Amino acid sequence: MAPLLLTLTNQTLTLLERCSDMEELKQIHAQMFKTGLVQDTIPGSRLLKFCASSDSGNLAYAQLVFDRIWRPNTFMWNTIIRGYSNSKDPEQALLLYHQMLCNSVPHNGYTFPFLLKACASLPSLEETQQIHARIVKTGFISEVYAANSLFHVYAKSGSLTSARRLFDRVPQRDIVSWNSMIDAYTKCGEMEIAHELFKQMPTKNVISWTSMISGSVGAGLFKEALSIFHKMQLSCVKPDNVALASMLSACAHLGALDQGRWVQAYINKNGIHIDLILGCVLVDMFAKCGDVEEALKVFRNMEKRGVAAWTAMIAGFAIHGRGREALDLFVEMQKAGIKPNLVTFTGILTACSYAGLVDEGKYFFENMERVYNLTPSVEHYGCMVDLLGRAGQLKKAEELVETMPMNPNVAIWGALLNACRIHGNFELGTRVGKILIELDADHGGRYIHLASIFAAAGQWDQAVKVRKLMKDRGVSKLPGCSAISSNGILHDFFAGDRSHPQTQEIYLMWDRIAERLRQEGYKPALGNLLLDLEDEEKETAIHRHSEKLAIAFGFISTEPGTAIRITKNLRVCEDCHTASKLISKVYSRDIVVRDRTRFHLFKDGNCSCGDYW
DNA sequence: GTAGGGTTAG
Repeated sequence: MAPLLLTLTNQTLTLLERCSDMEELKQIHAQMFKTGLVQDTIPGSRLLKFCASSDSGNLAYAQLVFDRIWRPNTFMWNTIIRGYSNSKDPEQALLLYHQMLCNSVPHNGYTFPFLLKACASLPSLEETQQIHARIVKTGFISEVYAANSLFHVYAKSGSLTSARRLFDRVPQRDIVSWNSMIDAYTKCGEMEIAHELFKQMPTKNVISWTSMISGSVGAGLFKEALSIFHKMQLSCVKPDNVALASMLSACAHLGALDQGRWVQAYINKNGIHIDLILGCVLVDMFAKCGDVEEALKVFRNMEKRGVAAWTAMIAGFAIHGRGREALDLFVEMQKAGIKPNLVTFTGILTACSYAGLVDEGKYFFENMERVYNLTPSVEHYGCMVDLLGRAGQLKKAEELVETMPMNPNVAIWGALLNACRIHGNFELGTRVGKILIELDADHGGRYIHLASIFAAAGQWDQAVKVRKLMKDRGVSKLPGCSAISSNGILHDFFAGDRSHPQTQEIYLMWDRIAERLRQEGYKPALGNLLLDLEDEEKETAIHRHSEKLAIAFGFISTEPGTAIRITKNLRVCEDCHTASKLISKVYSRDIVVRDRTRFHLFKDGNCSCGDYW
C-alpha cells in the first residue's frame, strides 16, 4: 500500500475509534466516500460495527451502509446480524442469515451466537432446531460459544430436555455452559436439579451464585435465597449489582428490613453504582419492609428512574394506605415524561382502593384505555371490585364482575368476598364463598371463610357442613406465620408454636400483656373462627395466634420505645387487630404489621388502615 | 460472540 493511503487509512481508523455519536460518524462516512476508503475492508467494517452495535449507533443507517458494500465478508454479515439480534426486530437477523446462505458466504464461530441470540428473543424453536442442525453439520458444535448459545435458547424456549441432552454430549463445557443449565432449571422451578448441578460444577462465579439466588426467589424460597447469598460471601465471591438486586428482592418478600439495610450499607461502602434496576429494587425493598421514608429517599436520590421505579414507589405508598401521595407521584411521573404501564395502574388503583379514594379510582380506571391506550386486564378489574366492594358499593362491584370482558378468577371472587366480610353481606357472601370453594377447592382458607360467614349468621349446621366438606376433601389450611427480626435473625412463629428456645418467656410475656389489656377493657373477639371448640379453648387458641406470639417476642427482644415490626403471611384477624391497637396505646409502642396485602401501623390505639382491610 | 437482576390486584 502506498504510504499516503496507509496514513489516510490509519487516520480514519483512529477517527472511527474515537467516534462518539452518529453526527460525527456521518462526517467520517462522507470523508470515506470521497477517499474511496468506504470499500476498504477494515475501515468499512469498523464503520458498520459502530452503526450496528454501539450504544449510540443507528441500525437503519447500518443497513444502508451494508447494502452499499460490494460482497460483504463474513465479519460484516455477522455485524449486521448482531445488530438485528439486539434490536426490536430480531426476525430480520434470521432473514439476513438466509441471505448470507444464499450468497454462499462462509460462517465462522461468531455467526451462531448472534443468530441464536435472535432466536432466544423470538423465541422460535423451529429456527433454533434448523440452526442446531447446521452447527452440527459445519462442526461448530465443538466450539463452546456456539454450544452455549444453543443451551441458552433451548432453555429459554422451555426445551429443557434438548438443552440437557446437548449439555451431556458436547465435547467442551465451560462455566457459562453450567450457568446456563442451572439458570434453565431454576426458571422451570426444578430447584433440586439446579442444586445438584451447582454442587457438581468445577468452579462457580458470581453469576452461578446469582442464578441460584434468583431461582430461589422465583420458587418462593426466600430464606433459602438469603442463605445462598451468605454462602456466596463465605466463598469470597464478591456480589455485584445483579446479585445484590436478587438478594434485595428476597428481603422485600420476607420483609427482612435488617438484611435489606445491610445490603444498602454494602452498596454504599463498596461504591457500587445504583443503576436503574438496583435503585428500583431498593425502593421496593424499603417500601415492602415498612420504611417508606427511606424508600422515598432512595427514589429521590436515583440519577435515572425507569417506569418500574416510579411504579414501585407508587405501589409502596399504596400498601401503606398513603393514597394521596401515590397519586401525587403519578402526576409527577407524567410530568417527568415517563409513560405509565399496566403495572403502574394496578399500583394506582390499589392506592385508591386502600385509601378509599373511590371517585379517583373510577376516574383512572376509565381513563386507562381512552387516555393511556392501555387495556385493563383482570388485575385491574380485581382492583376495581376491591375498591367498590370496600366502599360498600357491593351491588356495583357485583355488576362489574358480571359485565367484565373476561372470566372472573379467584382473585376477583376473593375481593368480592372480602367486601362481604367487611360489610356483613350474608347473602352475597355465601353465594361467592360457594363459588370459591369450587374454583379454589384446594385452598383451605376458602372453606374457613365460608364457614365463618355461616357461623356469623348463626347458621351453625351450614358452617359445620362446610368444615366437614373441607375435611372430606382432605384440604388443609395454610398455617398462619408471623416473622419478626431480632439481631439480624428472622424468627418465625406459627399459631400455638412452642418451638422457639424462649417459648416459656414468650408465653409468660403474652399472659402479662393480655392481663393488662383485660384491665383496659379488652375482650377477645372469639367470633366464629373455631366452631368446634368450647369458648375457653377458643380464647386460648386466639391468644396463641402467631402474631401475638411475635408481639410478645418483640417485647422481650427489642428496646422499649422502638417499633415492633412483624411480617405475616395471612391477613390480620379481627382480634389481633383490636389487640394490637390497644397494645400500641397502653404500652406506647408502635407496631408495624405487614400482612398478606398491606401494612398496618398501630399507633396510639389506632391503625393506619382505618380499620378498613 | 455465550450465562445471572426490577414494578402487578384478592
